[in-house]
Amino acid sequence: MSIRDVAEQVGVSIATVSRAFNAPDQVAPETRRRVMQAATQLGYVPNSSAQTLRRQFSKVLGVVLPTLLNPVFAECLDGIAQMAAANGYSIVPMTTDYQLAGEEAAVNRLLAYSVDGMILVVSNPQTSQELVKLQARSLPYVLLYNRHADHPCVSVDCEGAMGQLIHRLAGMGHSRIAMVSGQLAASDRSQQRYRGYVNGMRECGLDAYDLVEVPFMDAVVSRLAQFLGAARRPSALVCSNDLLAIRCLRAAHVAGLEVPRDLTVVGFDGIELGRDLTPVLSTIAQPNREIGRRGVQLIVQALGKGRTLDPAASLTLSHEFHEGESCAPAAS
Amino acid sequence: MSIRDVAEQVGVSIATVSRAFNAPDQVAPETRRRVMQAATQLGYVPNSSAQTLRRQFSKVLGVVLPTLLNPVFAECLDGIAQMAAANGYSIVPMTTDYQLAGEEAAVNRLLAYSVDGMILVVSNPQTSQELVKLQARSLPYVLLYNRHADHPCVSVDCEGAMGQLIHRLAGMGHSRIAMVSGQLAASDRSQQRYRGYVNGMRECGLDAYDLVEVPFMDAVVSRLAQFLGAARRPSALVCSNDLLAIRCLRAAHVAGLEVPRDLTVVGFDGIELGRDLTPVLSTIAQPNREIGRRGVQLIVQALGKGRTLDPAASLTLSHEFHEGESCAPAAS
DNA sequence: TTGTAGGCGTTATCAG
DNA sequence: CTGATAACGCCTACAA
Repeated sequence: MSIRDVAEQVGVSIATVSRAFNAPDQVAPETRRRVMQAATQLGYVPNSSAQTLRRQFSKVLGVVLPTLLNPVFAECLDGIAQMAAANGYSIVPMTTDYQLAGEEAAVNRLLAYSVDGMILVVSNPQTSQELVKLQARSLPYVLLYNRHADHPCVSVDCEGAMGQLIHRLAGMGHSRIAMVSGQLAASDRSQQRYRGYVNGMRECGLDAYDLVEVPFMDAVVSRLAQFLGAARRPSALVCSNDLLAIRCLRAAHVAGLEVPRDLTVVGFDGIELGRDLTPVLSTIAQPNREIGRRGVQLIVQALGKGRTLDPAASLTLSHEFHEGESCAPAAS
Repeated sequence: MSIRDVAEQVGVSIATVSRAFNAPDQVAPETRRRVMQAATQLGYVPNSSAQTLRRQFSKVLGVVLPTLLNPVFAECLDGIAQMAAANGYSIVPMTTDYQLAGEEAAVNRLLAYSVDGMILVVSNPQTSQELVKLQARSLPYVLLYNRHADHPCVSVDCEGAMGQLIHRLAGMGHSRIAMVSGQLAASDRSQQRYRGYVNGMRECGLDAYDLVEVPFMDAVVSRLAQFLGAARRPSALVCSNDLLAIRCLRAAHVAGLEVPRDLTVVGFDGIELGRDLTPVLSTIAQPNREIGRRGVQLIVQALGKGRTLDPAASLTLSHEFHEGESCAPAAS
């Protein structure tokens, strides 16, 4: 059922039907009524492929995320969806599973869909070919969580945040502080957080541990429990994300340690679930929904001006340390 | 950059460019090479709006889910994405936030996108107007998690599962077993699980508690802690989902109870995170990814046959009780 | 207020 | 093996 069917049913031209939808005030009230009724009755919905083809925009924003299995991104997407809806945009989320090939596939597909703009979390803004592709087409885009001087980004200063955290822990008497992360190569955030850790440790005059890199989430608990059982085990663990921190909590238990008495654990992200765990997860909380919202806002603004987004429009939102219960002064 | 630009660049007709993409063997190897090179160079990607308009299918499946903040659905979506990709389909997920209005909006938008089929989790299959709409258009669809004789569904027998659970708990000496759920009206699954609870209690000769309905996730811990502090508190809590069960764990702690010594807590869903909590969450695990995969499989089959899906094609997958650590015999 | 018609980017048919 | 062209559903000048 296309616009034709509605037109025939009402006995009017297709132009009138189109107008009834797009410029209701240009059509006689009675005609409009009959058109709308027929449309409802037939279950007519304007075909957006045709619309997109004819207009030269789609009112759709593409969203590229690593995964939705990490609540950080699910929360962020929630914010994106909210703000997009509020501005009359639809979103099409795609997932890359932290793979470069996934990023390329997602971007290409979204380009084919003629999205009006794109919001993405990439692995490495510096080397991403996809971003070049977007620039070449002058398609407005914004990065979330990523930070890079050459691209418009919405993020928090995670390097600084991690540095502050080290200072705080040092202030609580911790000196044996280790850092746990996922695959470092898969995320510039982890790299920045690690830099923050290294710098923080240096500033505090402490010896940094080698990074504990746990590429696969399923083996992480046993791997960590083993680490925690070793000699000169750390008294505090900082994690590059909350999901990892939760596994550290478990690993500590498996290793016979009690948190926070025997081990302090701090995460990064501020996922909502962390607040309802026991112990409540200490974490550096990012405003995940707000990051999503602001990203959309920037894109919508750019779209309004018919412009692409300037890297100078980048936003650094503020993070917040959530004290939680997984964090305590070092035993003296 | 459209097919025209590529054609001009190569000095060939648009038909040839089209064929280079869709029927490579019908075009001379050398021509094909030049077309492909020009396409890459120009960054040409076939416009899928135009494709969808011309072909009468999109190779896209619409997915309608309540939320992605609950990992059950994120995991399920992961399965959907996998299987869809394996069959050459893209997916467009939309979220309803458990609202009927959201279901309508999502379905309408997906119809406008001319998706080839739809996979959905609805609030109430019995009364859903959206499903009627899909039937009227003979658009293949399948429900996930929902169970209803008149619709093709992929689900587990959650009523039965909950009944079995009650028997198991009763066998462990529990007699004061209460059930906690979210807003009952928002989900037929919860209703079925509650039925299973009521029946199970009756079969075991136990008095069912009034359902503890906690509509808003944020108030749930204090609400529950209060409940757990009351006289004749239950010795076991069964929850209509894992997210709720995790909050119950917290509420127990807040109320000064130790799980499982003072209180047994069992969830429903089997989200992956539950396995890494302390205590490990006991739960009735559903094969979430598999549910997603099988749903796609059914749709793809139907699409292959050019048919709509028969309710008789419904699948009941098996659930599995995960013992966990949040579960223990009743104190004697 | 309403109708006519061209064209958005593709694919597929039909000739050559 | 390649080219010309109609049609997919819609919107929007331009006419009436």
